Amino acid sequence: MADVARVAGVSHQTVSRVIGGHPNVSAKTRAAVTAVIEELGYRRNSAARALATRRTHTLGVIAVNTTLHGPASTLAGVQEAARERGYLTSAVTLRAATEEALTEAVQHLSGWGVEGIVAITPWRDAVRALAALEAPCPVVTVEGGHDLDLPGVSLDQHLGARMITEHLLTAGHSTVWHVAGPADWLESEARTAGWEAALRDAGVEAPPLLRGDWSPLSGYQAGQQLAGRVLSSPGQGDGLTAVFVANDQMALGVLRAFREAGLETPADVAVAGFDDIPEAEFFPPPLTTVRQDFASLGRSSIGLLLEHIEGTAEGTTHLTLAPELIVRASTARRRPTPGD
Amino acid sequence: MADVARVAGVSHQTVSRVIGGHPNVSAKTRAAVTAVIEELGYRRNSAARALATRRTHTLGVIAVNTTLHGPASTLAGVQEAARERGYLTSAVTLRAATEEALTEAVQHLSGWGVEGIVAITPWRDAVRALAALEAPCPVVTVEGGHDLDLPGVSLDQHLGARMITEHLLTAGHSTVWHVAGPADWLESEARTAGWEAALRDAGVEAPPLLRGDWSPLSGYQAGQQLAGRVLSSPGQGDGLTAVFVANDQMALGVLRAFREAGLETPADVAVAGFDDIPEAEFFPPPLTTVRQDFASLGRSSIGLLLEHIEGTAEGTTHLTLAPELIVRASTARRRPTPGD
DNA sequence: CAGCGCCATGTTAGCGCTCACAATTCTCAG
DNA sequence: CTGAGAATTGTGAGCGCTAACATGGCGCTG
Repeated sequence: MADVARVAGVSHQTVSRVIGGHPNVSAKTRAAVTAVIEELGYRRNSAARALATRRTHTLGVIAVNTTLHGPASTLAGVQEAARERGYLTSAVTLRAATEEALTEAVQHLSGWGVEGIVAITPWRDAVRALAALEAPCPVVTVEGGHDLDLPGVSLDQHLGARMITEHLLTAGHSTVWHVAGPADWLESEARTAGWEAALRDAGVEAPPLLRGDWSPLSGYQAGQQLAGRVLSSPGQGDGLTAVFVANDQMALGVLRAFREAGLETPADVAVAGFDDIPEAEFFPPPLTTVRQDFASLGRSSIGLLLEHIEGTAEGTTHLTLAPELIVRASTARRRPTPGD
Repeated sequence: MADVARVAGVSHQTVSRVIGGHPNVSAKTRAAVTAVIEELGYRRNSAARALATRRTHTLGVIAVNTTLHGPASTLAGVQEAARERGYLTSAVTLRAATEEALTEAVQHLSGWGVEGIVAITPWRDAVRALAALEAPCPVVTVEGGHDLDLPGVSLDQHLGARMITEHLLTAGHSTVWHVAGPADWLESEARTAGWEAALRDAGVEAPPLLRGDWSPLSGYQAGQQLAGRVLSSPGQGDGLTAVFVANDQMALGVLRAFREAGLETPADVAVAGFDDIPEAEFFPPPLTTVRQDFASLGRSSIGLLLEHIEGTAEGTTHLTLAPELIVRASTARRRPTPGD
C-alpha cells in the first residue's frame, strides 16, 4: 500500500480510502490511485485489515455427513451466500456430532476468529450441546429445531410429512405405514409427527412404526419386514397398501425389498420418500417424494447469521421454509405405463 | 496477550513462546503462563499472527458440483486433512468451471491470502485455464489429468475402466458397449480410453459410443437407444449383452430404460457403473461398479499441496490412486436369486 | 472581502503478534 | 571463587492496515 501511495503521489490513507470506496475522494485522485493499483497488481492484505478493523469477515460452518445430498447442497448454499456478502467461509466436517467433536470444532473456528457459525447439525443432542457451549460468536442452526434459544432456519418437515401422508390417504389408502429415521434426529421426529398428525386428522389409527438409519440398507431391512407382513396376512389384513419412508435412500431399499418379495409398487403397495434426491426420479418406479430446497435453506441461514452479527436481529429468530410435494409413479393408483 | 503477560508477571514475548511451544522456556514459567491463559480464556489473535509471520495458514479449495457424491467426499477429505495439519480451508463452489468463474475464484481466495489452492475441476479446459492463470500460490489439481505441468492427484480411471471391461469380457460377453460421460471431462475420457484399451487387448472392435452428461436422465435416454437396438436386431445381432456406463447415476437411468423395455439385467444385458455411490448396492439389481476412495484422494491432495508450500516438493508431481472393482448382481452370469 | 464551513488529503497512533537482538540469570569446569 | 557459555527472559521494532484527528484549500454568504 505504501508503494501504491508513493507511485500515485498520495498518502497511504488516500489509497485506503479508494479501496474502501470512501466517498470523500476526488474523482481524479480515485482514478489515479486505481490505475496505480492495477499497474502494480496490488491487493490489500486481509490479515492487516482484520487486525486494524477487528473484523475478520470470516464465518464458520459445522456440518455432519457432508457427503449426503442434503447437507452438501445446504453447505453449497451457505458458501455461495457468504461469498456474495463478502465473507470467507470455512467448513468443518464432523464424523459424528458428539459434544466433544462440536466443542473442538467451535474452538477450531473461533481460534481463527470467525464472526459467526452456521451449524448444520440436525441432532437433538448436538443442538443442545451447541446451545450450552457458549460460543464466542453468534451461532445459527440449520434444521436444529425451534425449542432451544438458538436462532435457526429449517424446512417444514412436519408439513412435508403431512402433505405426503394426506396425498396417500386421498389416493384411497385406508392407512399409511411409516419407516422413520433415527429417533435422535430432529428431522426424523418432525416427519414422524407430521405423519401422525395427518393420520389423526383423518381419524385413522397409526400403524406400528419401523425405524431405519437413513441408509438404503436399513430401508431394505424395514422393507423386508413390511413385505413379510403383507404376504403373511391374507386379504391385506393390516391395510398395508401405502408406506411413507422418511427419506429417499431408505425408500430405495424398501423398493428393492418389495420387488424381491414379489410385491409390485405401486400396484400392491405405494411407496413415498422424502428429500427428492436427483436419483429419485429414476428409481424403480420413480419416487413420489417431498422436495426440499436445501440451497435456499443455506442462503437463509447466512442471512440470519449476518443479521445477528451486524446487530439488526431482534432476539432469537426462526425461519421456516415450505417444502414441495413431488408426485411420481410410486404412488400412482394404478400401474404406470412404461415411460411415465 | 499483554493482559496474560501482566497477570503472569512475564513479558508478552514469553507468553508468545509458551503458546508457540518454543523450547527455551522454564517449566515453571510455562506452567504459570499456561494457568493464566486458561484462567483468562485467552486465545491468540490469528490475524495479528498472520500479519507478523506473513503466513496465513489458510488454503483454498475450488470445486464444481459439490452436491454430487464424488466431489463432496473429496472435499470432506481435503478439509479434514487440512485441519489436521493446522490449516484453515475455505471452499468456493462453482456452478460451472468457466475460465471467468475460475479466475474470480482464484482472486477471491488469494484476496484472503491463501497459501495454496486445491482445485477439484475435472474438466480439460478448466485445468488448462487454471494452468494459464498464474495464481499467486501453489495450485494442486484433483482429477486434473497429467498432461499439464500442474501437480495433481487422481484416481486411476483408466485402470478402473479396464478392470470393469475385462470383468465383463471374462464373464463371457463377446463385447462391451459403453455409455460415456461428457467429452470434455478428463475422467470421462480416461474411462473411455480404458474401455477401448481393454477391448483392443482382447482383440474386439469397440462398438459405437453413447454419451451422457452424468445425470440419470441422460443414462435413461442412452438406455432407451440401447434397448431399441437390442429389441430391433433379431438374434442379439450386435452382441449387445453388456454395457459399461461411465458412472452409477447414469447406470441407474440405463437400468430403468432396460426394465421399461422389458429387458432383464443381467439376464439379457449386463450393466456396470463407476463410482460406487452409496445407493449402488440397492439398485435394481445391485450394481457392479468401481469404487473410488474420494476421501483419500482429498487427503493426498493436501499432502502434495503442503509439500509445495513448505518447499519440500521437487517440481511437478502426480499421484495416482488405484480403484477397486466391486462385483454385484448386475453383471452376474445368470439371473440372481432374490436377496442376492 | 472577511469569515464560516465543508471537502479533500495528510499525519499519527495503534490493532496483537513475532522476530531479532540485548540483557539477565544460571551452570559448572578450572 | 571466577568467568565462559548456555539457558532464560526482556526490549524494541515493525508486519500492513484503518480510525481519528489535523490541516489546508475552496466556495459561499452577508
